[in-house]
Amino acid sequence: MPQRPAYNPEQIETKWQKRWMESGVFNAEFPSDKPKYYCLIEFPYPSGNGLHVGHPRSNTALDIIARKRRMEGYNVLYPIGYDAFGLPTENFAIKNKIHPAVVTKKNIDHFREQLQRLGFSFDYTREVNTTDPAYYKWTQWIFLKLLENGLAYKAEMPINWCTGCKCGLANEEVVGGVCERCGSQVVRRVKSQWMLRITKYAQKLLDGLDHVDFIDAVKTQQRNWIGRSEGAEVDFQLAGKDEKLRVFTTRPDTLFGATYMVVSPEHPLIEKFKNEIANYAAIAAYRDEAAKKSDFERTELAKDKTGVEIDGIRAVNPVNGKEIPIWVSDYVLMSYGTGAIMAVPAHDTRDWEFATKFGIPMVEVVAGGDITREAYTDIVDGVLCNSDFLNGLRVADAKKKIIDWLVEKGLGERKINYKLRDWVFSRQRYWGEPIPVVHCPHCGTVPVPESELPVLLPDVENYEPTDSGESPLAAMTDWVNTTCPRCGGPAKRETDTMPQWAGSSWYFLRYCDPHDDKAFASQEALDYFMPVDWYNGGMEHTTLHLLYSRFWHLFLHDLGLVKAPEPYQKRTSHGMILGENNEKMSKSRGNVINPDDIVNELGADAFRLYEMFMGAFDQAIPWSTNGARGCRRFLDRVWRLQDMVLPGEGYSKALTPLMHETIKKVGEDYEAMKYNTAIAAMMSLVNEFYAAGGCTREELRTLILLLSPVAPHICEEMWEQMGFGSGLAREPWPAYDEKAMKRAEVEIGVQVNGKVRGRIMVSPDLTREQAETELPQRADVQQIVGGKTIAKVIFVPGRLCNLIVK
RNA sequence: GCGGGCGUGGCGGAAUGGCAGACGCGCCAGACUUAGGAUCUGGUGCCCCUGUGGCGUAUGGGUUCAAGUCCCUUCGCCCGCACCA
Repeated sequence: MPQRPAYNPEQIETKWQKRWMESGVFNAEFPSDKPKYYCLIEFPYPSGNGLHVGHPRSNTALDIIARKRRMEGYNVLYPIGYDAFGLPTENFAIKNKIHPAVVTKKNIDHFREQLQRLGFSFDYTREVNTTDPAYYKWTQWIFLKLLENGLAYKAEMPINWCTGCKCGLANEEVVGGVCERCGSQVVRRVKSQWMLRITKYAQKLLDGLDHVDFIDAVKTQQRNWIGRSEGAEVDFQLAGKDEKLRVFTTRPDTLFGATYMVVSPEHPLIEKFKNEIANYAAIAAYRDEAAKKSDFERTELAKDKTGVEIDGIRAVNPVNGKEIPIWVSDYVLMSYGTGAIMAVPAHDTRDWEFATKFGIPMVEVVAGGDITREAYTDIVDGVLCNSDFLNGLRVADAKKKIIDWLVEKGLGERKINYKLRDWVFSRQRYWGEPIPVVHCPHCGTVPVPESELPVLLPDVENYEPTDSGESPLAAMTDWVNTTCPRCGGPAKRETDTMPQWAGSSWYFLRYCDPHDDKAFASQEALDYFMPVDWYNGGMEHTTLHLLYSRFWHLFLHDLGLVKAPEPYQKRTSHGMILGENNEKMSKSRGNVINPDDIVNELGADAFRLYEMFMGAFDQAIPWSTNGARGCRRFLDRVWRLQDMVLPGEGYSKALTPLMHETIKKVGEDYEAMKYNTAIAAMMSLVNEFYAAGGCTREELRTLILLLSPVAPHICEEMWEQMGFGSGLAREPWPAYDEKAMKRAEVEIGVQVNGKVRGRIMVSPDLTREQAETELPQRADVQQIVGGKTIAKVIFVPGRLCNLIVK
């Protein structure tokens, strides 16, 4: 017999990658009569560090699904692209004086090469790149649609301002209140910015979650992020003035307990009554201090509450006419509700702490707690007291009654509030999509006509943000000075660019028809491929990217441009891969694993196999190169089975039940993303083959099919060498037969009073009734019980029996 | 702080309320071998008085014939927090 060469992944993998690429076997067909299946992974940001071992985790997981679906007869769309605008590339460009486009191209080429070495079944003919003008033309086009529909507007918003660099900073560049680069103090500075009215879609974003198959953690986090709360807006008259202060409250039932009010330091009331506020200087100083803190720091419950009472203005509680003080404190945010609250210290934890610190009186209006010790916030059991016409009512009923009363008296209205805030869409940066509008002194803000899209990002000398806080584009006078599309007079281009989120908010639509130059994608392609059937990505994208892209899709749906309201039918998440020391992988920690090194040592198949085997898919797992070597050993064992083929047709008698069980388990586990147990089942099967001295041809054939989605190269090669056919990409997925899984006897555990005392063999068909009468009679059972009287038998078919004895 | 999640051998992990530790790593022993950091076979939660023994799933309590799994408590770790992606 000629000696078969040892398993050589390098050779095999190159061979099959080339063959797949040349045959285009993984390219999605369009048009097609087949049912479609759209698998999507979050497209990577092509960082200069190259591929991270985290990318292949998600990619392999959905590659398994994509490959399995092809074997099941679907026309699969599994695309790849690059989300290439963004800060790191821009900063690299600034530092090294290289154009970001050049850096981006280099990084993408490197990423593509690394991805191709891993044998993912991507359709590379549909690759997208958010920085390609042919792509961002449509990002700009969607922005214009948002603008046209009143969903884009300009507003004064605070940005992080570095007092040293004299430029705006991303939150990430602010570390502990100072600039990451120069260490100078960072303050909040107000600037006019483009905003997207995502809040208008808050309810739709909430409702849509009821109709999609997202893992619960994602749904819950999205719901909490949107943060719907029902309550009321109530007007408090300012004492002796013709002016009202409006607050939002979720607890209007506690209105009788409102003993003071709090406005946020930025509240317009302060400037308006500047001259009547005796301690204006102190309040202004407090406001300046607050400007140094983030909302996050300001609302921390654990921190010591700070605040200043406004001396000179008081409010009147509308329900009882009592005059109450107004305070300024940074725990009230201008961005939520009305920027002012009524404080009910007896029944709100933050108000309680504040009132306790400053000695403000409390009035208990919901009985049931001890307000001398802590705020009583129970809204289920509480009953109203000290509240005139609300006394004796339960909280829910009181809420309803007081709102009706307020509405009737014209003092307030029912109101639903969302924590969700509008999306700050401007960046004062170079490396992003130019916002396609022109500012004309006569016509105001004028959109660039569609025919002039894309507004190309011009080359500039210097990518650094300017001293004025403007984008580097502002220095490009040739580009900035233009003519107004409406009146033809001199005008200036918008110099802010879009955030990186823009390009990633619709890329899954472009994949459907990536080369279209008449539309972001053709109607036919969208109708056929959308929605995405299965989208996998990181948990860290749950609240921003996932919400932003759903928002854009819902909007395009409202315009009638996409059929379904929701873009993603199913969403799952993968866990992070940590370094071998169980810490997050990072250059500074020196624990980074480079996928290339692993592929060089063990091969792409072993690498893929290990990434799927290392642990539960949705959990964070530390890397272990030894673990990966174990996966390589498994593939070596599988390879050697080619020379261990036993005679016989079909499955051998002894292994028939196990073969069918394994087919069932592997298929079901892949679908449930329980890749680790699917692989464990195949390992067990191979162990059985070795124990039997080999396997039949048919048994090996089935194993290859089951393993092929995870380790496609070795499986293709074995498929060919064994003469099973030419290429297994569209070979039917193996079937199983429940009846064939049946065994003559099964072992069950025997418990005595709940403790395991032994094991016995029983028929798999033994019923509960039979067990109750027959089992106590058996000699082996009696021996386990040891002569005691059996009072009760609890039998769980196929599992165990529990004997209760006296 | 708020929101989401996690906690099981030396390590990664497995387990529809039903025999805890599948599978892999590591380690130990044996076989084969000129050789072994290759391969194959076996063993491997902890403890002891070595048994049909005891104890074991972060902590303390509860529900149940039965709890890693369900409920409550405490502790610890991870992710997100709106200009990183």
